Amino acid sequence: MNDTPEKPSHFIREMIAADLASGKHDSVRTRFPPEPNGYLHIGHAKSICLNFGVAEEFGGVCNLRYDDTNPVKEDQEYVDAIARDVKWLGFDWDGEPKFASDYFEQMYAFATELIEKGLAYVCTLTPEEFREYRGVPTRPGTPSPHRDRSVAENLDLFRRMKAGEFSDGTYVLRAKIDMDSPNLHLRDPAIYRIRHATHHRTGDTWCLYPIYDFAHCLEDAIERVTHSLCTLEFEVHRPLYNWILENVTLPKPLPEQTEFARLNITNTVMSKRKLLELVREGEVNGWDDPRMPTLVGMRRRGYPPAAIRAFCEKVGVTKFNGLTDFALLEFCVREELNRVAERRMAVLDPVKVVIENYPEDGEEFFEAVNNPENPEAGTRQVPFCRELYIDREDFMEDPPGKFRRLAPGREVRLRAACYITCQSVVKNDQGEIEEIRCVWDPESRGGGTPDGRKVKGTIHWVSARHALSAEVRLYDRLFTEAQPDAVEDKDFREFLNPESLQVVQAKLEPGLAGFPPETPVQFERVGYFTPDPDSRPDAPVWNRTATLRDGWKGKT
RNA sequence: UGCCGAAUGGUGUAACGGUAGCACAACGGACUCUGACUCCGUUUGUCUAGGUUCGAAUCCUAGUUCGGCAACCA
Repeated sequence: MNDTPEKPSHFIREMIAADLASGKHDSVRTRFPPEPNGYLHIGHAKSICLNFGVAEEFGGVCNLRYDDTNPVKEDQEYVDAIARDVKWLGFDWDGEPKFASDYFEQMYAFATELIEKGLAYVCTLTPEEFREYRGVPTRPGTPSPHRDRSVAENLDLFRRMKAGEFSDGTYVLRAKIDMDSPNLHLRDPAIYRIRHATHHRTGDTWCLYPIYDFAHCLEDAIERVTHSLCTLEFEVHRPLYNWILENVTLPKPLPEQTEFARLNITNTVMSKRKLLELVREGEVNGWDDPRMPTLVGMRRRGYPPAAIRAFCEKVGVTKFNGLTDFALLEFCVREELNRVAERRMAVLDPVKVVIENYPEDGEEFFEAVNNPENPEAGTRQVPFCRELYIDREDFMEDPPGKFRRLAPGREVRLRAACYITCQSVVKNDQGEIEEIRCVWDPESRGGGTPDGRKVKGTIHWVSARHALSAEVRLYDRLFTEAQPDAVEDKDFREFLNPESLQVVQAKLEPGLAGFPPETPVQFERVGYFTPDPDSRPDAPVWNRTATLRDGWKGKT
């Protein structure tokens, strides 16, 4: 995926380069390890781009590995969706997708090894007692009364845990490390717990499941991962990651964990839990709602994967937990779309224009360029007749000085067509403009005149007789607050933007019929749009991906 | 209050003891058959205080602020 020419370095690239140069590793293997308990979002995209990206850059590979160690939260639906999203983003994993559950047998053996070495024990403290004994950061913990059980007894108990003799929450296996450690994660952490639950892959084979800290490092080691990249909140887990690996029998070199800052973007939320709430409570129309920061949402909205990759590259990789402006994402989206999207014309807020000196039943076609950024995209024929639609905001009865569009007595160019001059307006009883009466200059066919006179503005239009009607969904940021989940004493839902979705009935040029979803199109002078899967042949629906930058914004 | 980590313009980043640069945003201008794109320009920054050094964003000391950690979640 080398679509960004300049790749600024960052500490992870430098670390890998150094590890290769020093001979610490002779190849690179990373992994992207999602838990299949929700849909992937733009934050995951950063991790995907990093893990797959650096592996590729250094001639290595990246595994897709599902961290499915908690059957009560995970589901096959998510497994499938995650694989689709990773591929859509443009990456491919090494071999088959991997699953933590593939290693349950090996992990059980490693746990047994720990017990045999006197480094793990079965504890029957209740969860409440467990917490009490652990203590708090400022006070050391108290050893569990079961800490010194014999190896034989631990082995027997652990076997019986696996055999299903005990109920959930009664017994756990704990690593025997240091109850006085200032790092809570080292105070004899639980590594196995009992869960009589059906796992989406192993079914009812197990009633005993490993906990993240025990499982994750072993998954990495089993797969011979060299660089295990994760987010900052796992920094304090690193000593435990290393302790486990150093205390069981494993081939060298061992994987090493390195942490980087997760991605935050303004005016959205990134936690899977909160996104799930929005879905469940009907605040959005599913995980793939185009307002969601999920990959499926962005895809439906029309964000090209290349734009998301470029964004992740621009955001960089550091240990600083920042907040990236949504405008940067939009910039990347526009930059890509400007290159690839074909141009068409569409009128979102139609008002009728009548060309008085054009024959009632006449019609003709004008040739329009499909993409000025890409001559190979060719041209198309756009029909023209006596009655047209233009956007209401392209006309003003009493325009301010810098207004360059249509107004009484003013001449403008119709994009790719001809010049028209406004003669008068027709209003209804409420004083609203119903019709704009114009005359055209037949000499201006093609967009210029023999006398070479200039017009101030060019506006887009659609032939009324030939126009397609369509529903167009206009999206805006989901939240009105930059950090909706970081405002004290406020629930993030209070900042939902009531105007995040507006639906309008638009008029489209006929050439816009039949595009499949995810086709990027620029409605000239308006924005980038893409067909929604809700479209039916007789009722097209378009999503606004992004507006065009507006250098005017109603200036006077 | 314990441990871990991080602080560079409005935002995100670069610098690896030697001219604080890039991108986004904002603002001005040029160009334009898209008020888009493109081009040019402007504004704004090294958390604080000491120290080392000819020279510090960078090294040292102390402080400040922010983030993370006390699920049998990941």
